[in-house]
Amino acid sequence: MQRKSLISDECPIARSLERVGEWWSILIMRDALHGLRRFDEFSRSLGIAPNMLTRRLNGLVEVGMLERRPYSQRPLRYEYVPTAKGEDFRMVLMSLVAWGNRHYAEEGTSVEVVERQTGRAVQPMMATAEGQLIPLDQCVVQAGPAASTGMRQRLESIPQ
Amino acid sequence: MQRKSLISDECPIARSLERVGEWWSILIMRDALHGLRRFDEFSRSLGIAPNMLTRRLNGLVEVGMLERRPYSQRPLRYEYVPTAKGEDFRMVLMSLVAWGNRHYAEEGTSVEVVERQTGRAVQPMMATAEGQLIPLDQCVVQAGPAASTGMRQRLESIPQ
DNA sequence: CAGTATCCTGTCCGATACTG
DNA sequence: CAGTATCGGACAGGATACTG
Repeated sequence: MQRKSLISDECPIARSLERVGEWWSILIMRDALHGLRRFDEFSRSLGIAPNMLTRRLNGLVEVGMLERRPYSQRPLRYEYVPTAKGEDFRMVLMSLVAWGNRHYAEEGTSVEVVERQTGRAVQPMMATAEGQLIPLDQCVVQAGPAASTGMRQRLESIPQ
Repeated sequence: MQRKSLISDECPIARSLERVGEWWSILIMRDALHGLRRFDEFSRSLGIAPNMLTRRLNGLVEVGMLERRPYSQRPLRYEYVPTAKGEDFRMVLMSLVAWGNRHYAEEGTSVEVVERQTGRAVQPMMATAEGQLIPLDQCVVQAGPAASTGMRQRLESIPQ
């Protein structure tokens, strides 16, 4: 992931992808958010080569998605737990699950996202802080105070 | 993306990533959903090498995210427009934007997602079909009717 | 303008072997 | 159990030149 193009600085999507853009990283986050903690747990769950697992785990720690926490001295052993930032990534994963469900349900396993207590189906939507739902097509990405002029023009030219 | 591991069949996230897991593909979808249509538009917006653009564009057409549509005969010219599946991917992108905003706002450009008419800030949340918001930590991924036993156990073991 | 054709590099990833 | 050390292959991605 050495794209380092101009857009990386400008676009929040590109910026995000730079950190978690790798396939395994996302899958590891999925498992971490499912409660997996230890090297061996990830290893078995994912069937990933150990060197890759080490690399991705370290990478996720570096970008602040996971925290490395000793759970045993002698021998020194670490477990990997999601940070607040990593925990917050759950929403992205949920969106991905929901999207995949809608479009790839036929093939193989079907899953659904539900409210734990009632079992009612839930799906990602946009909403205001007051809890009012806003249709997706009413939502636009807007340049914030710190946006550069270039980015501002980019955004304002969006028909959407 | 030749991972073809067992999980790919079982997990909706892995399945989704198999289609759109590449960096450029996601960025292209972002631009397509912003209204860009033509080769040249993508090319300029992304600064991507033309061969890569062709490759990714074809890939996205193949997996059904974009539709190739002739907009001129002689010479025969195509434009690329999001299919329903591609359009639906917008929610995932919005989640990614929102997440990136919350955690990478400080560096470089800051943007925000707002309701177009009122300018009120909006964010992705989980909700039922009736529009009732459900806190993320109350949401679980549940095996649907078609789920295999293995997957079912995986999911049920989630503490979450 | 909308690509195709080549060539090249980096690195993601897999497989396997080894260690305290 | 939790990694480290190597090796090799596939391919994403970059750069550049060329075409109807």
